[in-house]
Amino acid sequence: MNQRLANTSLAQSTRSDSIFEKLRDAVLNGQFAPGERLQEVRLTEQLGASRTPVRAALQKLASDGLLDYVPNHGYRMREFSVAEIVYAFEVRAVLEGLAARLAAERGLSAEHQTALEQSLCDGDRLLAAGVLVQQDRVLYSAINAAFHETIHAAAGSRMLRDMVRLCRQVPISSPRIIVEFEHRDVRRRHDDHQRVFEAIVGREPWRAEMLMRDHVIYLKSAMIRSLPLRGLTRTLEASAG
Amino acid sequence: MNQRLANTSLAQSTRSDSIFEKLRDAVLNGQFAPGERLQEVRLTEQLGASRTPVRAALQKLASDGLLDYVPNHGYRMREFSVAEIVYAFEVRAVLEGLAARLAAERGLSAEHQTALEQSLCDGDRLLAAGVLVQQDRVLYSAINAAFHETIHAAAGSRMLRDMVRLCRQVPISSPRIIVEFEHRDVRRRHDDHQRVFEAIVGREPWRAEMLMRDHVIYLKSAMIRSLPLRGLTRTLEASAG
DNA sequence: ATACGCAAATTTGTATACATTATGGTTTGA
DNA sequence: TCAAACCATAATGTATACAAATTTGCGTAT
Repeated sequence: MNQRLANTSLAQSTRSDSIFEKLRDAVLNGQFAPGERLQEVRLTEQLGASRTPVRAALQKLASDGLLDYVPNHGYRMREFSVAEIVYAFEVRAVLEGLAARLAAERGLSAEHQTALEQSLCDGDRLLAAGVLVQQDRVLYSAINAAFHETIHAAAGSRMLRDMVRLCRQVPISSPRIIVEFEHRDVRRRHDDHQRVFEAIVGREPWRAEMLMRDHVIYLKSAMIRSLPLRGLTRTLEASAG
Repeated sequence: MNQRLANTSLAQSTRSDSIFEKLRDAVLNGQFAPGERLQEVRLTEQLGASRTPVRAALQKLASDGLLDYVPNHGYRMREFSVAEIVYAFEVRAVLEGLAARLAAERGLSAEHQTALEQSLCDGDRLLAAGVLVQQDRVLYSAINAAFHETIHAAAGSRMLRDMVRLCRQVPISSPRIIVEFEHRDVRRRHDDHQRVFEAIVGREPWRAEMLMRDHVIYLKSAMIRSLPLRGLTRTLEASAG
């Protein structure tokens, strides 16, 4: 799960890592059909490396739940049913709810509080204009990711952080447009963030948990609403929220 | 996370697998000090295999969160603070609570209901005698594991099942005696199971979630109570519950 | 004495050859 | 015609040699 230590050290990257990232992007962008075999030699040719780092990357992807593995049979692209995608949101809801509760129980460090306030401030600025352009999407994604990740960090549990990460990289049935991006939708999510922040700062663990759970469940329903129209596969990593 | 498909197929085991299990047992039994390096060549000599399967096993252990990995620096035994162990129970509580809720929402299949009833029945029989001998511990462990795992299966989410598995193999600071095993403690846990079962069968999702969460939190406090006395490191896999 | 830098030794990363297992098509028998 | 066994092919599993990086220790200079 954790794979690399979030270490301070330099730890220069290896070939396995870059192959892993390339393969993960390919998987999340739907370049492999569900059930399709990922054969080592083929990938070796496509990616320009020997079998060793390719095998390592495949193993990591299987550990992340993106591929199925059977000994002596190799790796296959995993199928993600709609139900499993919905369940991923349910799992994420209870995990992020727990993170918010723990953050409220422990209290925020000065750095974490500043980071959260910054995220909220950035969101305010983005929404102030009254309209959102396509370009704002990636910007809000970053703001949103910063907000959530700060809370995960403030919760102080590595296991929790890693598990949320796993939830967030489940491929969802949807191409470019993950969730609605109308002004009122982003407004709603931003308000959710505001309330969660208030509950954490106010040291109200139960309220923080409940609000964060409800926030993620709202994202789930937004995802479901945007489902029937689209078909491809993409990740929601740093997109929904 | 998932690693192997819970496949029906035969899929005969490989050397990587047996090395992995040996290493995991060693790790969970505290044969490596926190922070200790696990060097490939040393393990190669001890385990009687080449570096390739040893590396694969180490990578899996890191994915399971038991080892730390830094590229070009290798693997180290991870440190588990008391806080992290406690958090693992908190994570497990919300996850198993979710599993119980989903099971209640979906309803139990005939097989799952029968399996749960069997577990409860077995527990009744074990408690009927009025006293528990040391030998009953492993028996109750099996009964308990069956009960919980059936609910995970009934929840129908592979991600959820895999994450609970990760929670349950966190090493906890405690050797043989994981949690209290007095008659009244087992009685309490058995009653919890009974109530969770009733809530699921009665299709009361919220109640099932709440009861299961509270059940696991009770296990957490039992673990904490039994902490100061002991020092070694062992897994709670299939032990607490 | 301490700090710096270089070089040897150790360790991890990668490529590749070989072993083992699965797969697919063909043949052979009923 | 069908089915089962068999062989050829191709895939995965393992061992090992080599490359690159890190670590260690020594030597030197300040």
